[in-house]
Amino acid sequence: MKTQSQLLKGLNPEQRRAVLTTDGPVLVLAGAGTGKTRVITIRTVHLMNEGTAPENILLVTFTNKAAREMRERLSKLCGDKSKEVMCGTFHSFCIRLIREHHEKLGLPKSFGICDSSDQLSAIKAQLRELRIAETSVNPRAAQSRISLYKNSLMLPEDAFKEAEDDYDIIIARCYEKYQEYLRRSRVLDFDDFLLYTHELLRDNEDVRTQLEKQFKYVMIDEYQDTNTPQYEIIRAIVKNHRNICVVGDDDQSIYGWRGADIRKILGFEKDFPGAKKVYLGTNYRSTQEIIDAANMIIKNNSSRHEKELRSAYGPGESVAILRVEDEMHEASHICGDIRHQVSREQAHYRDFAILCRTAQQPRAFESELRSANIPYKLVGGQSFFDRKEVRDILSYLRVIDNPADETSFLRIVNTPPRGIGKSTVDKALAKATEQGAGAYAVFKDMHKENELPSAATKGFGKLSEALRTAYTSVQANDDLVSTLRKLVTDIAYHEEVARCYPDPDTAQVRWATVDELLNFAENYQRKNETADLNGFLQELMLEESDKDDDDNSNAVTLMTLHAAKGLEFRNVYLVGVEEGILPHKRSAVEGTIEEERRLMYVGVTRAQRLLLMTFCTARAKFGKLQGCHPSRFLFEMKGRTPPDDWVPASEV
DNA sequence: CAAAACTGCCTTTTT
DNA sequence: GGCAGTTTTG
Repeated sequence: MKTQSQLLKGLNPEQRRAVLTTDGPVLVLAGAGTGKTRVITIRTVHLMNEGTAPENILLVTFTNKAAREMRERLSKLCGDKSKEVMCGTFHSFCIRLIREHHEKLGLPKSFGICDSSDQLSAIKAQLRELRIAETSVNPRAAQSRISLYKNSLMLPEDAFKEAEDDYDIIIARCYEKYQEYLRRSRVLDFDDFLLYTHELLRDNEDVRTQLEKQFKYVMIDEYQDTNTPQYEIIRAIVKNHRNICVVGDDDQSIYGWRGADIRKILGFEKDFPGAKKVYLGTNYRSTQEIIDAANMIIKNNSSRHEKELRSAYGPGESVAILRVEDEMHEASHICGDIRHQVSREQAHYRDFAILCRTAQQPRAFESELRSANIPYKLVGGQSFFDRKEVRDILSYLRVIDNPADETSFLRIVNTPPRGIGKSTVDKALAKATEQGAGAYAVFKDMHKENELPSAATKGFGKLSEALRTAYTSVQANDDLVSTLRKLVTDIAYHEEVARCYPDPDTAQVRWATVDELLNFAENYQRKNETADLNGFLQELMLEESDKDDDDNSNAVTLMTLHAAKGLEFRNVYLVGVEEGILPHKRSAVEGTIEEERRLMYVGVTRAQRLLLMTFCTARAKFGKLQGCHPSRFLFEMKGRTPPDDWVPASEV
C-alpha cells in the first residue's frame, strides 16, 4: 500500500481535490483525457488509507472492460486489499442482488438472459399473437419504445395510462404481453436487472439498509451514461450517508438513444444539494490544436456544464480537413497516407484509427485496407453473439438449462432441418396458447400421442434425445466441455455448417466460430471449479467477448465513434463528416443534434497528435449515388458559416 | 418440407 | 448493396 504523499505526488491540484474530497456528494467533471480512471482508483486507495475497509467501497462502471481496468489499477496500487473492493458493472451488481433475494421478487432461483435479438423475436411473436401486422407496427420501433418505458420505470399499466392514440395502446399491449412472456419463460432482459433491483430496494427497507451499511462510499464511473433506474438504485443505497462520488463528462454522453439520461449529470447538484463540484480540465492526451478544435465544436451545445479543456502538451500540427470525391477515394487516400507514414518509419499501424459514425462505413475501408495489405482490426460491429452459429449452439444450451425458454426452443426445433416445418410448429404453438403450456412441453406431448407428421416424429425424437442426454450430463455435473462437444456431434452441427456453406473456405470460417465458443467454455471451466451451465450462460451474456484484446497486435483500428469512447490513438482519421452521417439524418428529425455534436467531440478528442477529417462530395447510399455536404460541425470548428448552397441533414 | 426467387428494410450498441 | 424474412416453386 502506498503512503499518502506517494499517492498524491503525481496529481495536479484539481485531481488532488477530487481525491481528497471524500465525504458527501461529489461531482467530478472529467473532460476527455484528464486522468479520470487515475482519480477514481487513487481516491479509492485514499479512502482505505483514511481507515475505510475495502469491502465498504462500491465502485460501479458501465462496461466489464472498465471494471477490469479499474481492478488492475487498484491491484497495482494496493495489492491484495483491492480484491475486497466491490467493483463491477451495474448489471453484474444487480444480478447478484436479484439472485440473493429472488424469492422477495417472486422470481425463480435461476433464470436465463434475453439479449436484444431474443427480445426482438419475442416482441415479434407478441405482435403476431395480437394480430398486428408488422407493416403497421415496426417490431424494432416497439422494442425501443418498450425499452424506453422500462428505462423510465414505467410498467405496462403506466404505458396504458400515458397512451395518446391507438398506436400507443398497441405498444402498451405488446409491452404487457412481452412482460408476461418473459416471466413465463423464466427469462430476464437487460432492463429487468435494473428494474427488479430498483423494486427490491424500494419495497424492502431491510435490504436497503443493509446495503447502505455495507457500502459506506459509492463511486460511479461514466455518470453521464446513467439512466433513471440506475440513478434510483444508487440514490437508495446512499440515501442517508450521501457519500456518493460520480465521475463523468456531460460532453461525452452519447448513449441517450438507449436510455442514458444526460440530465442526471447536469442536475447532480440539484439532486444532491450541497454537492461539491470538481472540474478536471487539463488534458494529457492531445495537442492544443486538437483541443481547440474540440472546444470550438462542443461550445455550440446549450445544455452542458460550462467548461473548457486545455492541453498539457502545447501546440502541434494543425487539424486537417480533406474533401474527397466519394467513399472509395476517401478509403484509398487514407490507406495511402497510412502506408506512407509507416514506410517512412514515422509510425506503426497500431498508432492509427479510422473512426466513423455508422456501422456500414467500414466496408469501403475494409476492402481498401485488404488490397493495400494493411493489417487492421474491426472493433465492434456484429458481435460474436449475433453470429448464427453462436446463437444456434447457445439456444441449445439455454433450452437445456431452462426448458421454458421458448425463443430458444423455437430457434432450435428445426435447426438443423429435421422435418419440423412451419405448419407443424404453428399447430404446436396454437395448442400451447390454448393449454397455457410451453411449446417444448406441447411438442413432447404431441410426440408421445403420435400427433406429429412422420418426418417430424423422427426428427423430434432425435432432438429430444440429444437434449435429454445433455441434460442428464449437466445434472450429473459432468465436465461442461465434453457435454458441449457431445451435443454438437449429436445434432450433427458440423454437417449442417458444411451444408449451409458449400464453399469449403466459408464453411471453415463459420466452423471456427463454434470452436471459439468451445474455447470460451474451456476457459470458463478452468476459471471456475464448479462450472455449471447456468453460470456459464450468464457469464457469456454479461461478459463482452474479450477476444480482440490483442493490444500488442500491430494493426490499424477501424471502428464506430461509439466504440471509440475511452480510447486514444496517435493518429485519427474521422471519416464521413457529412450532413446526414454526422450529424446523422435521423437526429435532425428526433431533435438529437446535440448528441451528434458530442459524438463528433468524442471523435476529435481521441487523437493524440494528428487528426484528419474527411467528407465526400458524393457517396453511394442504399446503392444509389447521392450528393453530400460537409458537416455543420466542420464549419463550427472553423468558426465559419455554411455557404448558401449548403444543405443541412434535415433535407438530405 | 426445403431450396430458390423475391421483397423490403436500412444509426449508433453494451449490459 | 446486402441481409433477413417471405413467398413461390420443386
